[in-house]
Amino acid sequence: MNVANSKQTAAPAHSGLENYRRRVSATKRRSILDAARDEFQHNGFTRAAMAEIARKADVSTATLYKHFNSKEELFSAVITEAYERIEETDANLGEQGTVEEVITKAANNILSAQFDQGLNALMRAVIAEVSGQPEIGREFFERGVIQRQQAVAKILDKLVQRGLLKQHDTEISAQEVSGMLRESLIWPALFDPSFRLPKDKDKLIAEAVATLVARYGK
Amino acid sequence: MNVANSKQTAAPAHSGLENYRRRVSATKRRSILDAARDEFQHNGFTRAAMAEIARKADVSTATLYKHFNSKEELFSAVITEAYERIEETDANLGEQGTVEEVITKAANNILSAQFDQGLNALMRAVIAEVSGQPEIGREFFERGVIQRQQAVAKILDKLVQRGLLKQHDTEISAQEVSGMLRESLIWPALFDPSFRLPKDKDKLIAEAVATLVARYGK
Amino acid sequence: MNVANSKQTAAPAHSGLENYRRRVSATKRRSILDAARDEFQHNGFTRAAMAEIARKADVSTATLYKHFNSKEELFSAVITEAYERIEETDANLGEQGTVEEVITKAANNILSAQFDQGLNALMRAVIAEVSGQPEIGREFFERGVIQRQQAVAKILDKLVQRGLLKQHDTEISAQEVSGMLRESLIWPALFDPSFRLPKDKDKLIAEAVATLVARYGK
Amino acid sequence: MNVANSKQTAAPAHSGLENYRRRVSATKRRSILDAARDEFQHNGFTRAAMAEIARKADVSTATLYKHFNSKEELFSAVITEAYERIEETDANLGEQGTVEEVITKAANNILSAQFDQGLNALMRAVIAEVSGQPEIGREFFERGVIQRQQAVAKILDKLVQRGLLKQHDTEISAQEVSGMLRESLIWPALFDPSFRLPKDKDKLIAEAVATLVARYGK
DNA sequence: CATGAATGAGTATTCATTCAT
DNA sequence: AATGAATGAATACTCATTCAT
Repeated sequence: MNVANSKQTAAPAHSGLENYRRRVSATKRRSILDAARDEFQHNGFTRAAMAEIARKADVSTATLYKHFNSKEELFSAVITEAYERIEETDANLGEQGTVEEVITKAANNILSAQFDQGLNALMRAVIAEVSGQPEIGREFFERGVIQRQQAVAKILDKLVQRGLLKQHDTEISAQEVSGMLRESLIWPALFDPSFRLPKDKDKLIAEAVATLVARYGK
Repeated sequence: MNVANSKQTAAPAHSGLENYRRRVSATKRRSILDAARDEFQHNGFTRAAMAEIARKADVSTATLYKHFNSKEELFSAVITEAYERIEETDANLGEQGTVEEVITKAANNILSAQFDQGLNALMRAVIAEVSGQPEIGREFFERGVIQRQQAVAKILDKLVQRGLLKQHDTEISAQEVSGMLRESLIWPALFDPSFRLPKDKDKLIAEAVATLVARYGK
Repeated sequence: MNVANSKQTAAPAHSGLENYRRRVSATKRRSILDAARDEFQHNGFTRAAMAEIARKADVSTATLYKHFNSKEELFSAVITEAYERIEETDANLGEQGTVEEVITKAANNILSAQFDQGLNALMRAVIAEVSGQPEIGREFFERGVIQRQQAVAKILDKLVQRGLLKQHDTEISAQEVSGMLRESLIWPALFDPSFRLPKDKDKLIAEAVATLVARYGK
Repeated sequence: MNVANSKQTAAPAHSGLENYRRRVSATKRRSILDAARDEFQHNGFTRAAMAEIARKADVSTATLYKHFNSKEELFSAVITEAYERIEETDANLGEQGTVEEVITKAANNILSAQFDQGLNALMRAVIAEVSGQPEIGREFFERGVIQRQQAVAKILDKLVQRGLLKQHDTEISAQEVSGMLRESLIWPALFDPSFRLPKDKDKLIAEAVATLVARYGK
């Protein structure tokens, strides 16, 4: 089920005019999504106002509703786009470097996406909407959380292959290391919008790696 | 003057009238808190309606406001109460039993509060309000997260004292074990209201303990 | 409680007890009226709150309603009492002194009542209630304004008798001199609660007297 | 709609659509102001209800708030408009006619505004709000009282210039004549909503003029 | 296709008055 | 007689969504 299934633009006929229109439409859609993301990040779902999103996107509310049938749908589209961005990371991590180097790199990749791109704020917005739109929450979890853990598991697999860690269930170890880091570096951000990454974050990462290695190292 | 006097001298500390009123008042307060918890759990803070809470509690809105000056105050009272219930539990944990027994017990205490008493839903409600009212989030974090970790650290301290774990910074290990468990057992509940504790939760706890012991065991 | 109370006051026959009760009741009525006047002066009729009046008077709201059936009735009582105070002034003014001396004295009497006893604020409250309770407005005008003009007319009559002014319709001249003074000294207070009597008020009075004398002097 | 048309309608400053909207908007604003004036005159500021004003104006409350950001702003607009209507009247008064003719004319201008256009009721509404919102009172006083007196002073200046009155401080004489007339013709209306201009009002005006002339005439 | 004015249902909070003890 | 908790009706203001042009 794709909850982000918003209105599709009309079937393509290739006149110059229609191309122009499609271009204009795409531009507006783009600016609406940007404005919406901004609003949702700053105000959460409920307090974000459609009128304000329209204003920021420089379109009328009616145009906004031409592109997205409802506030929920718009939110869903913003979220979908957000985890599309997430999925682009850590392609071939783990193939070289020590365990600590690899995991530190992976952790920093995730953390920078989380903090610099405003994912924390979006995550709060999603959680806020869980009771109203459970599918969004589940989909976000599936794509934004599980997939990421699987990516971490893959990295750990590579470390196992390279003989740096012993054979074990990397799904569990991935959860464990993710959890240890999330606890101190992401969890606080859920409750405090002004929370920033602490200066000693690399030390915290090193500690988690040490614990991981104590259990799974060779 | 005379009247005030008679009130002080003649009236016993707890007249029948005052007792009656106190009783009624306490009853109403109780039903308001129950109704409010229910509403906040189901609808979050913003969408919960004071009128509906009053209806569920079978009082007028004005009575509701006699007991709690604002929606925020009511919400805060609900949260506070939820935590008071927990804090009574793991009082003298850690003084006997193996590491695994102790931590399994502590974990189950926390988990039952989260799931059986609806704390997950309240947590979502709090997170939903963070962008609009940051104080609520910070207060909850202080009480619900930090204090909890300190409780875990104290338990670990006892295990160290008993010689079951080696000397180490228990603040960090408390974070680590909390994080490992939260990752698989609480984090999903944030995004999926129908998430229930998995059947193999004790195995997950055991894994986390094993990792902890690998690093900090003697 | 009530029993202990009556034992203390030792009421053998009903006369003593009733006296006591009447005294208490009168005291309460007095403090209610004082509190109400204060509230109405500061907040006007609509914004004045019965609960606050009760609090200031140190009685319960129920007691308050035992004495006055409604907010309107209480207001009416406050106003009635206010112009009873007004009517007590300028008994035998005009029998000696120059025209200017006499009128300056009379004017200052009125002005001090108006400003020092908070009549301006009560006047605003009355005017505010005119659309809701026209009788109060009319009665206040009758007793507070007309009677005062008649008092002024009497004073002018005495001046005529003493040969300081020529024969004329003193009802009209009383209106004229009242109006001239009210214009600059009372009218502004209707619109500005912080308005205070100007330092040159005696000059303004002198001007009005000069105009009066120009027309009606001998 | 054809291609050329749609391109054109995107750009022009005053399309038919905009004209239409301007027209509709102006109409609604007009009916809102009328409804609001009516409500404020009958119920005063506090008791007037925005919902009722909207109903009378045949618009939704939201539309009402599109035009005026708050109840205060709407009230202020009503007051301002009431005064704009008056200020257009006595433009070049005083350039011809006798003293009595000129002042009678000016007085009648003011009186018709007060009585026929319901300014008395608005004035009561303003006074009612003075204790709660002093700015409203001061603004009204500035516009409604001070400006009016200055207008009268200007008229008197012209009479001085024409040699009908002797040189004097017309600010004071303006206050005097205003006060004399207000006393008998406007002051009663503050306290009695059913007060109507008396039949002998022209005689009262004549008396005031006579007094004025006695002091300041040549 | 784009507009933005208009909608109406919804919300937190207040207050004069009553009622059970 | 006195209390003060409880009431319920009332109010200003907001916002997602629609509609006439």
